[in-house]
Amino acid sequence: MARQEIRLTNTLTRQKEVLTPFDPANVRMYVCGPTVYDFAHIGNARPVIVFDVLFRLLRHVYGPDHVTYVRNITDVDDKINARALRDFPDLPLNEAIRKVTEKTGDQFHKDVAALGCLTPSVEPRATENIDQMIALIGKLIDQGHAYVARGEEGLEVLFDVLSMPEYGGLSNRSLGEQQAGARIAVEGHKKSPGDFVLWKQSRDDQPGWDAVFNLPKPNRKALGLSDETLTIHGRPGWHIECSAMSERYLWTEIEERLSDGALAHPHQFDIHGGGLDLIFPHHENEIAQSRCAFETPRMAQIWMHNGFLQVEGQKMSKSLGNFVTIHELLQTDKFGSRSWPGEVLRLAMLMTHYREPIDFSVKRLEEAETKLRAWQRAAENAEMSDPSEEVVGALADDLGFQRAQPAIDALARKANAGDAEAAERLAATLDFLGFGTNSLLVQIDASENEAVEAAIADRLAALAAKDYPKADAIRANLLTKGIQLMDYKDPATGARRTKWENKK
RNA sequence: GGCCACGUGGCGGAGUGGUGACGCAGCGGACUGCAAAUCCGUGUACUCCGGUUCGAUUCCGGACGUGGCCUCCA
Repeated sequence: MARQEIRLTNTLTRQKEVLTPFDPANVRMYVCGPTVYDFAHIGNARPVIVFDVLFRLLRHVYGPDHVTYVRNITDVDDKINARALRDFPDLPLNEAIRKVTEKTGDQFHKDVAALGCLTPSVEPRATENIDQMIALIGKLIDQGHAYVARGEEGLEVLFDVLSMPEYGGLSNRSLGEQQAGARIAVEGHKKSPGDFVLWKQSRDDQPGWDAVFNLPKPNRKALGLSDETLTIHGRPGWHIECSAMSERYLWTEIEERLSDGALAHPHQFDIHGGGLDLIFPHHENEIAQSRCAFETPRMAQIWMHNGFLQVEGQKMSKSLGNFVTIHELLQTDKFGSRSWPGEVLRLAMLMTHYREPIDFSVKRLEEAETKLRAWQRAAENAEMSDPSEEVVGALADDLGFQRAQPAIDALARKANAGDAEAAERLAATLDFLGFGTNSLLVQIDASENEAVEAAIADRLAALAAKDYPKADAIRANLLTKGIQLMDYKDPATGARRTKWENKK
């Protein structure tokens, strides 16, 4: 059987392209993950969900063991330092930082698991890859793509954007344009205004690692130093971590397993993703670092970017009071006066194509819940066969989930009409998409379950005695606990039966 | 100012050079003792202005509007 062709919009070319992995036995994807300094908000959830869908699609098409998905955790950042000093002023800095990043990281993992997202193949932490970053920076200095300068807060290693003529290719800005735009403050120590930090010296109250760099002669002269090497106790700039970690986990560590097709394109991988805002400068800079360090014509084949979301028609911001975290949606009644199941948040996110803006609203969540509930009802108790090919096909066309909805609705309709095969396909499809097959319907523990069944039996007895007031009272009472009863006829005997679902 | 997206009915969202998908909500009906679920039926739209065309929501141009980036912000 021919493999499903996957087409994705590539920001590099602004076109939909057929995905042609260097090595179909090792499809490799890197997505920029969270900086762990605070609860993730609902905007942060979008790339996580979008690229989880892509991960699932890739696993489906290429096989679960043939996809490597790397999503980093940024655990060194000045925002983290600030948070550590604020929240744990009495602890030693490193300990305080560790507390912040562990706590926030754990919360992030709980949040995205509730959103139905699979764990990536590797989730490297920046702090576990400092050596790799230092090596990469050293390489860039040695090759003449980076230099050491004295900035306002100490020594800095800067990337020299003029050393890369193709800089700006992803975001479609030429260096000339950027220099013409007067918005970039010209910092005197930079050779060129667009130069960005690779490594910066740390004070005692900032996290730091000792890095030894060679100092080329001209650079020595500029700094007024005589040693051939320079040790800078410092910390990495933001961009370098992704270059270092993608190289390590998508190339170095798996190189021996890669096929000739991949080996013919060393240091390159298939897909790199993230939010729209990362195109410039973050991804542009990653490309500059990786391509220059490894002397490659590209870093990744396909660059994908998800759109932003607004909340109830407005930009989400703390000052507007519409800032909402994943945690709050899942666990509190802050948004729409109730909490929301993770699967509902997931569907609400996927209803709109990943590149389009989303207006995240209560109305949207309500619609998503109605939809998902109906799908799960139709799939309930069915075995799983294979996911719908129409749905897979819609996803394969640039993750067009919204085009798959009619196909899912059709399966649900057939399942409701008694088509067991459709029900099995629907169950498999919902599972494939990460929605679960009955998570919205039953969410109570066993002891409670017994009480519900007993109440149902009482009600059926009351009904048999035509005691409708009593039967209705039982039903109403259960409803206050979130248990919705639904009567139906036994298809064989015609007798009245009752099932229920949880509406909480 | 530069670059990049996007504007379809109350909402979500397909799609097409010519008989207005689909879904949610609403309304009507069937079923039910009544509900719930399910099923059937049903109305309203292509931001504006030009142009091309026998004919444009669809192609071209312009305007307006919304959002993103241009100082490490998803």
